Amino acid sequence: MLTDTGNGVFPKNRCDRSLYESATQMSLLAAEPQSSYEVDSQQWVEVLVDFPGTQGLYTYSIPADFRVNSGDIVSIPFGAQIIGGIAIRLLSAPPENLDPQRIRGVEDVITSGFFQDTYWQLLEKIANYYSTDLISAIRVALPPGLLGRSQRRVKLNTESIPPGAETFCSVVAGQVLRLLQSQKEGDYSVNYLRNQIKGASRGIRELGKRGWIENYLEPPKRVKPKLKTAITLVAKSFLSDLTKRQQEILQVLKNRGGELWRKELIDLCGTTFEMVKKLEAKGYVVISEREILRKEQGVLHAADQPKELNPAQANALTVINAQQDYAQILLHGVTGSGKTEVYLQAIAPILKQGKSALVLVPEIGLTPQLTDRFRARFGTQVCVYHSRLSAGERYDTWRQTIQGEPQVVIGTRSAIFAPLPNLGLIVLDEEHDSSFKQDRPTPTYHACKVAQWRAELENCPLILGSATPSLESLVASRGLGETGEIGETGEIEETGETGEIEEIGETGETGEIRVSRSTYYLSLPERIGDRPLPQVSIVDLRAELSRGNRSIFSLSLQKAIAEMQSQGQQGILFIPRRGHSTFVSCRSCGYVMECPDCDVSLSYHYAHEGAAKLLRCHYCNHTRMQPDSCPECSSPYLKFFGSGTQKVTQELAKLFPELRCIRFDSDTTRNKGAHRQLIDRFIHQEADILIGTQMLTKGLDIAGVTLVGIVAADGLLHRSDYRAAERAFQTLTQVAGRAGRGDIPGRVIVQTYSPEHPVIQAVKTHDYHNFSTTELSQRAELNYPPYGNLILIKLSSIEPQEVEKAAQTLADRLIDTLSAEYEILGPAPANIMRVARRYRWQILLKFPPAAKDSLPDLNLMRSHLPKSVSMTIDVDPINME
DNA sequence: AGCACGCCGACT
DNA sequence: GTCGGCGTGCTC
Repeated sequence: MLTDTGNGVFPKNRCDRSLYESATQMSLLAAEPQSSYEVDSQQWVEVLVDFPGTQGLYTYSIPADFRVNSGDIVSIPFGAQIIGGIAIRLLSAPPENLDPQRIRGVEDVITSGFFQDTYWQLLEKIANYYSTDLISAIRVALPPGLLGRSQRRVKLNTESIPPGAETFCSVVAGQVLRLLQSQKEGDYSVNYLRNQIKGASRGIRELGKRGWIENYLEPPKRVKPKLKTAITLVAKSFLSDLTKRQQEILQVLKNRGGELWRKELIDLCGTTFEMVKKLEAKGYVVISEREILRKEQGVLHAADQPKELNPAQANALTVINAQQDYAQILLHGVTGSGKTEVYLQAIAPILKQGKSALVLVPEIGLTPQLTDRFRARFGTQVCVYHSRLSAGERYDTWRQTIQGEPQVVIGTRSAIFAPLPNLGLIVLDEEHDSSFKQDRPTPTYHACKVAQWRAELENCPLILGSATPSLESLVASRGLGETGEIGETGEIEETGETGEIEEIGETGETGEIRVSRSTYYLSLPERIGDRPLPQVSIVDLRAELSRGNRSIFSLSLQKAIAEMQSQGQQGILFIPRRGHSTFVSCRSCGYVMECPDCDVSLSYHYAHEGAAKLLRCHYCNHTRMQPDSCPECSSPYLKFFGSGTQKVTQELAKLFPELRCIRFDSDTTRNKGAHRQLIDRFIHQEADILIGTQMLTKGLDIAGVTLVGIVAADGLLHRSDYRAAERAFQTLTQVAGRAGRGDIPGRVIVQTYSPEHPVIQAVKTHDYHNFSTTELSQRAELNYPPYGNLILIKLSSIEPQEVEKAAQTLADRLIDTLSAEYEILGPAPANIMRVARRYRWQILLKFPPAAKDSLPDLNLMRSHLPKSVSMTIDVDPINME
């Protein structure tokens, strides 16, 4: 834990006594009887060093004459130079494994209170929960290059240089000398000299030895933001206490969106700053200093006014606005129900209170419409943060968020770390989306979980918004019984009050988890403007096959496309996945090969040409041969599923040569801005149909779309993953929700080999409630999340036998160490066993939520693995590959 | 990044 | 025998 240094209480311990004694001895020797007997117990500080080649925590001592607090930016000696670092935590004793002689002192405090304490608490929580070290947590949170580095400089010692000095020294030294003499102060950075002269280092060393130059370090630059004055309109109406001239100025300001730079306003109106000051005195404008940063400037939008809310939206807003403290609010609104408008109106009062809001979205590139709406409403108070920003933009945006100004930060997963000092609200839009989970470098955090912690630490409300809430969030906001039964859908339900004790998780022998929290479930069951949800029809592809239609488009889909075309409307075709098939299904009866021990479908493993066709369970490593015919109906038409966007586009062109298509997948949208460009073309009716993958599910709001076709839903239904059904329902519902957002009602055609599948049925009837209830009871039965926790341990190595052996050893060890409440599944080879020339195995741990705290540090297991095998721990995995 | 320490080829 | 090349490794 971080130590609170703000209370001024410094408990003494044994270590301090020895310090105290040596301090007394020193003072006796120095004959300074007045020296203080109080010894600060926290004389050491762990500093985060982020240096090319090294990132880590280093311990420094704190000189007596100043204070260091956690979160300060300090300058410290590191090797031969002075660098910037962040004080992470104070220590009352130096680490035992470190020779005290080696500890150096902090040089200076550069910026005090740069980070809030809660920020570090959050990072520690993440490191702890996701089984990583603090440095890894810090690394995901802070933009690279945040910390300054000192520059080594040299200066001529003019007096000690003899006449004709150059003749005494080497050629390079002479060159350096001459270059320095050309500068009026005789002063350059070593870097500059090195860039100018080849081998300058040697010359500099030589000159130093002769005493002709002096080496010194320029400390890291203090953060000195460039400031610019902004004039902001704050009055709603112009009263009669204004002169005609003053009214004109205010009108100009209003027309320009309510805010202009001082110079812009003065130039535009031909007025003086005195006049502006007068307006400030009258309370019409506010003059503020703003830091100039290279931030992404969006297109300027016409100011947009709050829209009228329907009763459900208004109810939701009332509940949200009533929250002063931490609260978790699940906003469950069907597609097109106007969640964004609720967010906008919830944020407005937050900004008025001088606080900031954080809005997280799955992928910023896919939702230009959302950022546009925020910009239109809040203007320059909106800033966008995501990983596609250049390093400079990213750094500046990050720095901007640390200023106290009220603002709205919209960003992807990593924006949850925006260091807003005065956070009033966090919104996670499309909360169910799996891109909120990081699975590549550790910590494998989920932005939703981090957002919860952050909201708790900052004591502000958190809104989770979705048309298809994740089962975790549903359960968290509504509570759950043993069977996973949840209450009837109501407009507003409050499931807890602040401070109230509520039961979460399974009750019974395993013990209860009691959490005190305030949670709300808010529902927006209607689309805005009383628009109906699209009508969903299911097409049985088995029947198509027996009818002799071998095309990937059923007759009804073909008919619907033709109708759409003739009426000049637009459509979307959704193909679940590019690439290889992952499951095997019978084309005649729809039977899907499943694992007998786990409730998941078997994966088809492609080894190499001519190898035996194997089906394997991803979870428990159950393996069987691919049968020649369907075990259910003996049909020989067992098929590997998977059909790409290209194939569909080609087929479509054959059937409808006149139709203008846009392919929208990760191949065609790789370039920066490609998403927006393609969507813009579609919005401007430059194409009739958009053919794409998962990307189409994310927040696309195009009024002209009346038809949505799902070419093959099966690719989503039978993934070898316990979440397959949940994800399939979410994806299909989201895609279906793209239809009928304008005045013309929409229709959806879902093609599938499994029309009776519960997911398909739920999508057809828009029945989230029933679906989630059934799905939850299945999860409960098998102890899958949200009823059980998962940790995925991934091992990989170049050597196939090494990993396999290591995985087995590790599993044996886990069996010995862990108590019986932890289920150990595997080891099993990863679904795609060899990736980037590495062989991958994994072990899955499954355990009741209550056991998370007693889980031993899995990182200790690393010491039992050979060096060639690397291990990563994915806590709460979502992507099981 | 810098500066050590360290182990192989051209010189006083 | 020493000076100096720049190849790895550490910096509290």
